[in-house]
Amino acid sequence: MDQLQAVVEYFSQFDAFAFDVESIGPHRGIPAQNEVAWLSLATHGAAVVIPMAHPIGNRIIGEEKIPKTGKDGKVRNYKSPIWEPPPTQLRRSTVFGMLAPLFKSDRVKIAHNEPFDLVSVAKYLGFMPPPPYHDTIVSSWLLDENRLNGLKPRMKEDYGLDYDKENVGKQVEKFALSTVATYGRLDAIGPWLMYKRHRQLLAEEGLTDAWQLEMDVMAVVADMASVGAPISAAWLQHLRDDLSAELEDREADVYKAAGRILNISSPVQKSEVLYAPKQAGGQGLKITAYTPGGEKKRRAKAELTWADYSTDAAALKAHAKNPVAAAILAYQETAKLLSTYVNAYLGDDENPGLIFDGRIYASFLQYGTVTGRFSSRNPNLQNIPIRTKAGAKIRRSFEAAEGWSLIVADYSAIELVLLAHFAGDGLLKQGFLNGIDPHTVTATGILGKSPQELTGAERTIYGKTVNFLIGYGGGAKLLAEKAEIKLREAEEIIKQHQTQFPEIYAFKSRVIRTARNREPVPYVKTLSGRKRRVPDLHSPDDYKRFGAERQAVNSIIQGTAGDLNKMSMVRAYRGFKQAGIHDKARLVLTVHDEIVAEAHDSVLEQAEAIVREAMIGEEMKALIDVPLKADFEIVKDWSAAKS
DNA sequence: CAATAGAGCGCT
DNA sequence: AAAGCGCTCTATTG
Repeated sequence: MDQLQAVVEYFSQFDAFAFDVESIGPHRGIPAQNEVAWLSLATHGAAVVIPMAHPIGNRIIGEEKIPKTGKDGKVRNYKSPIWEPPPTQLRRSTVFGMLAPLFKSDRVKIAHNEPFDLVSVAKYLGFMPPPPYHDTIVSSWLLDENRLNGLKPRMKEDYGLDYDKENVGKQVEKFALSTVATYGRLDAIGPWLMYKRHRQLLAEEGLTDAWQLEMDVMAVVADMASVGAPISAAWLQHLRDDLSAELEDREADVYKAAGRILNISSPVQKSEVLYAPKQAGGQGLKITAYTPGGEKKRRAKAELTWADYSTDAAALKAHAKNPVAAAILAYQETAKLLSTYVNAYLGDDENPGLIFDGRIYASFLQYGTVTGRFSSRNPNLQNIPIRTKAGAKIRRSFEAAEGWSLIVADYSAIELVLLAHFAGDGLLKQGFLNGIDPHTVTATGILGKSPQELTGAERTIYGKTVNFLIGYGGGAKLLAEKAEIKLREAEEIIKQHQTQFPEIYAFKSRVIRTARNREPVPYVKTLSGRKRRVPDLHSPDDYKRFGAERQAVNSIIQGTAGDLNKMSMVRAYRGFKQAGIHDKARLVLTVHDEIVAEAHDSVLEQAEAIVREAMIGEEMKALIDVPLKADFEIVKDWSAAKS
């Protein structure tokens, strides 16, 4: 207690401190649900570590054998050390009670992957520590998005300190108290050192605005991590029953059609069944595509095996009339949905699942991509199915609680809007200004028709597919494949596009030239000033250099869309707070150009207006030379939003 | 046994 | 000359 009091007094002298938690328990990776066993702190001239719930001491006092049943059903005995009991430790309530003033203050709170630590401690503090923040994984990523920005690799590369060869942090409860003490303390020292270095580097690199946006959005990320997203376990359980039965049927269909048993999840076995000659018991199908590895081998004229022939959905669709291929396709759809979205969420005998009292707590990583978009993991809520009927049923499990609704908002054609913004005057921008949708503009431009003359199919092929392709820098071959047209026709379409939309191609060349001339490494910049470094713009290898050119152009567009998304999240979050409805309206997830919020029905319309203002208010519109548009829907479940 | 690579597939 | 992700499964390697 005396030491803790001294720590509080010492740390109170300074305007910034770094902190880190070590967590334990069955949900250690979920900050809203974990148990904090250790807290470490670092500031000028001091670093301390505070154990609160470490289960073992320092000495091994014996050994026991633990029987475990392996996959093959055999029981094996594993040796396991018996540790002395841990010393008496301070209670969490005591520690966080005494540290509360530090966390409540306006000191800069520093951590590596900070939302995790913020949410972990907020449970015990009883409040979310307020800004200012400094997340060193985000500063490290802004300074170089192409390197490993985890704490361990950064400490090793920047400070020559390789301190966690045993992976202590992965399961601290299995390591001696003193081992974890040393480890945990370094986990606070690292971010403290990085903070001091990165503050200056961010300014020198011209990243001040991008940094401000990131720290603003971090408060939203922490809020989302502590609140989670609403999900119906009951509906998922219903889906589990349905899909499990269906999977058995579809599995039987495959065996029946193939005339044999196989592991349908094994690409090698699939390949043999599909492509082996009929005499050998296969289907004798023609090989239409190779796996990425197989394609490499083929070019190198190396010997091919069954594993080198593609059995992906596109390859199977090329043989849709074959009963085995058709049965496998059907099986795979069900298998994917069941394993990834239903079983993983609900859990089983071995794993506890991901749903807690009607909520699911994913991590949204603001540093998760090289372009500036978010990524999502554990679980990934950015790839929830929607395309197929069965997929939409999965999405339906994201359902607002009784008395609440979801506000689903997404920017329309945001990447094309931004392409028009950056490319400037021309048909695409003019189309947006005249309120004509971009796919129609592209299709009519290429075909020389009026919008009235354009058929739906023409709009899809000459508009949507072409626009998609242009955004990513694709060529005629791919267009022919995707639009299911002749290569010659695809080449003609692209030629027409170049004639009708020269400003797009001028923009691309300008971007590449500007980026290439930057030192020491080529980079492009987004609206917020975020950088995407593209070293391969100087590569002598054509394949790599052209790839880098596509990345450079796409990164401006995709990264700026990411900026707008992050800005609108901050504006919505602040809007809810300022309206005093933050406990009745909150953001729950984001999918690149989409925001999903939940709101209590008593404040629903107010909350929707705030989200609208956040995404397409005048301040947002003023940033872009083309009218920003977004769609807003109020629904009970996510599958009901159709935009 | 754990870690890793590769194939495949869900999303924008 | 198709941009950006994360998860599950199999098969292989350490």
